[in-house]
Parts: sequence; structure tokens; C-alpha cells
Amino acid sequence: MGSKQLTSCTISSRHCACFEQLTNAEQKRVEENTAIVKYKKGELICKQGAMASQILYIESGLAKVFLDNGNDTLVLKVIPPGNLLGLTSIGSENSTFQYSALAYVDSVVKQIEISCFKEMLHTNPKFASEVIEILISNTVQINGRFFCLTHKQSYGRLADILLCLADRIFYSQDFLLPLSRKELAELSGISAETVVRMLKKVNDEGLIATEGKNLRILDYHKLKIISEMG
Amino acid sequence: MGSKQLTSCTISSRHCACFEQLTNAEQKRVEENTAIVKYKKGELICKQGAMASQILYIESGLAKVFLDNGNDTLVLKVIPPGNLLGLTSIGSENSTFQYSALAYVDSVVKQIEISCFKEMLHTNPKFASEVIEILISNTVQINGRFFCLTHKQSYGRLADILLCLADRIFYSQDFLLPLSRKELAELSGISAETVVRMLKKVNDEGLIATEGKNLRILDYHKLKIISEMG
DNA sequence: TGTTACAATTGATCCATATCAACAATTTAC
DNA sequence: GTAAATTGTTGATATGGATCAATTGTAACA
Repeated sequence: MGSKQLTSCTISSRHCACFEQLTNAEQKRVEENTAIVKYKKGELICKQGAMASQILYIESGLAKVFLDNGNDTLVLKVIPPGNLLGLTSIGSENSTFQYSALAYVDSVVKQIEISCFKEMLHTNPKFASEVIEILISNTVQINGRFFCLTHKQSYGRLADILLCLADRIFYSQDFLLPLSRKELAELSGISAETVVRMLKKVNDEGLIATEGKNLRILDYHKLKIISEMG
Repeated sequence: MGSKQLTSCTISSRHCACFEQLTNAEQKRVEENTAIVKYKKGELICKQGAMASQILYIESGLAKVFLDNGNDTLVLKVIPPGNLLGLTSIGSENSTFQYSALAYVDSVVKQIEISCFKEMLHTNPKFASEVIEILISNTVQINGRFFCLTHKQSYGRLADILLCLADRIFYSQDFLLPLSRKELAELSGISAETVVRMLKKVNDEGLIATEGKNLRILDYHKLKIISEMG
């Protein structure tokens, strides 16, 4: 079924494989043009509208990428370790960051000079191909999320988020939630109060169990159905 | 202001410049692997989930690209002449179309063999770079639309569509609407009835004038404000 | 040319979820 | 270890738009 892809709402999963395509010499050159920066939980990694002279790579931690117009905010994706961030800045028209990114938890970020990155694109076709793969993967991802946030209602969206956290971030049905209700709300495009209510609902129905920050998925299959039903 | 980009909701605008990067020999090779197909208004150009062995290029006409899960549909973008369609299919993971496309009006479409397209990517770095530019441009576009459809309310969204039609499709403040209310509704992510009501509202307020299929924008500036206010 | 289908319009009703307000629980800071 | 601040929870209310239903164009069609 072609609709399979659509049911998934949310999170960047593809491991970025572009640097593996570089020769040793090229890798060395990239390393020379790389800085490593540590961000604390809650710190801004990049700011929408600011000049972008580096491509970012999440070495460890977890970050959200979001758009903001001053009043509202839209989380485009969540970035787990091993992924690039700020690829849109290599476009000739976009020398500034098209979005902001913020560390959900303490994170380590590699900053790679954009000029160096672009150089690799021009000299190494395999690298370029891999970057294209990443861009396409991002696009498919965002499209799915777009669909979900515009067509599913809050119960289904919350189910989505829970499944994503389990499947794509923690690789476990039992994890410590690093996100507040407000952050969960923002992530699923609903209000914090509604998140509480929906969370209560899945809890009451015995699909999850929570104690403190700990969250355990009890009925994965039913959550999946809720997610797919919208 | 970084927020400038966000206010725009909708439509693919970038002219695709990748083929200009090819050598004469390469262009010839692409031509040999290209078929030209004419679609009538309302015909399906590609179908979500179907095998994709060609990249498509809209030579003339107008098409919508949309996701569909059987119940709901989401228009991702509108494609005017001079743009590629189906680029997501060059990803190694996506040999099938990730979305459907339908001709809004009679359209001429070039079909380029995907293998040939990929070959160019691997042999011509400038071509690859330009494809990357296109992908990024698409991403930025979709992100903006994503934000608008999740955070603006219907009045603002309708204003967006009207402005997009004028600015990016017809290049005129006075044009014949080729879209039904239902199509406008789908495009702005609201119901057809609400489109009628909002259209009536802008009409009553003297911002547009309609007679039959003809639509004329009378107060561009005010529409812009409505669009930006949400 | 009437008939049948479809598109547009208008009004009435309903519903999901935001918003507001009050309070409890937990974390942070000094 | 207590005060202050933030986060979580719950209930009551408000509202933007969807949905439903009825009516009127409008275009295809035999």
C-alpha cells in the first residue's frame, strides 16, 4: 500500500552517510574545517534568519528544528544523533538559516564550514549523490508530517509522537521522556492541556503506563491503529 | 526580518535550471531518453505508490502535487511550467512515487528516464549542484506552506492563495480562475463552503472583484496584510 | 430542449480543540 | 529548607470551521 508511508508522523531517522563517500584526503580537509561545540539543554543551536556559514551535524544529543514567526512555532523535525542540520543553507539563495534549532538535551554539534562542504559537493559526485539522498529523505519525512498535522486529530497525533519516540529515538518501548508537556504539545501541534488529556486517555485505556518521567508503551499495536486512524 | 519567508504560503516558483548545466552531448542523451506526453485537464500525471521510472518536467500547463490516504488529501504544491516533478523518486529508497500529481489544465509533460537522470547526477557535478538547489528550494517552500496551513486561519490562507495565483502563476492581478471552489478549498486546506464564505468576505470588503471565472485583485496591499496576519 | 449531473451558495448545527482560570506538584534558587 | 518559579492537571467556556441540508446556478448531453 502506498498509504503506508503517510501514517508515519514525524522524526528524522535516516543516518547520514555522506561523509563515508569522501576520500581520506577529503575527510581530513573536512576535519580541518570543523569545530565541535557543546550545547546545554535548552540552548539555541542556530537561529532562523541568522547568517549561516556552517553546516551542522548532531554528534550526540537531541535537537528540534522549528519555524517561528514570533507568535506561533512549528516543529519541523526532531534530529537524533548522526544527522545533518541546516542543509538548506547550502542553497545559493539561502545564506541564512531557514529555521531555528534548539537542544532538547545536552548535545554535541559539529560545525562544518559551508565553503568546504560545497567544495566536496562539486568535486565528489558520490558525496553529492548522498546529499541528494538525504535531502529527499528529509522531504519525504516532512511531507508525511505535514499530512499528519493537517489531517489527523490530536489523539492520533499524540499516538504518532509516542511511537516515534519509541521507534526512532529511544529504540525502546520504555524510556525517560526528556520532553515537557509543552514540548510534546509543540511537537504534535496541539495545546499543552490537550496533550495532558490525550495522554490521560491513552493511560486510562491501558495503552501506556507512566510514572514520573518514565513512559512505557504497553500496547504498541493499538497505538499504531490509533495513529493510522487519525 | 527572518520572518519574511514564513508569510508566503504555497507555490513552487523556482525555474529549474539544471539542464542548462549539461554539455551538448549530455543534453542530447537526455533528449534520447525523454518522452513527451500530453495530459488533459483532470488527468492523473502520476500516482502515489506507483513505480516511478521517470522524472517528470512540466513543459506547459499547471499541475497539483498531492498526498492522499483514501479519505483526505493534502496539496503539497502547485507546479507551473518549467518545473520538475517526482524528484523524490531518485532516492534509492523511493522507487515509487511519493505523491500523486494531477493536471489542473491541459498540460504537456516531459518524461525523462530516471536511470539517465541519475547518470547525469553522477557524471556532472554542476548538474548535481543545481538539483540540490532545486531540492532545497522545494524544501523551503514546503516548510513555509506547512507553517501556514498549521498556523494561519482560513481567511489568511485564502488570501495567501489569491496572492500566490496572482504573483506566481498568472503574473497578473486579473485572471481567469482555472480552479473550482473545491480545488481552491483543497489547496488552502479548508472546506469548499468556507472558501465560498471567505471569498465572499474579501469581495464584500472590496479587496477583490469577481464576475464568473474572472477574478481581479483590487487591494493587493490589504490582502498581503491579511495573509501576514494569519 | 428538457433532463441530468455537477458547482456554487447560504443557513443551521455540531464538534474538536483552543483558551482561560484555578490549583497541585515539582523543580530551581538562594 | 523554604520561597519562588515553573510545570502539570483539571474543569468550564468559547470558537473557528466542518458538516449537513436545502437551493440555486450552470454546464454537459441525449
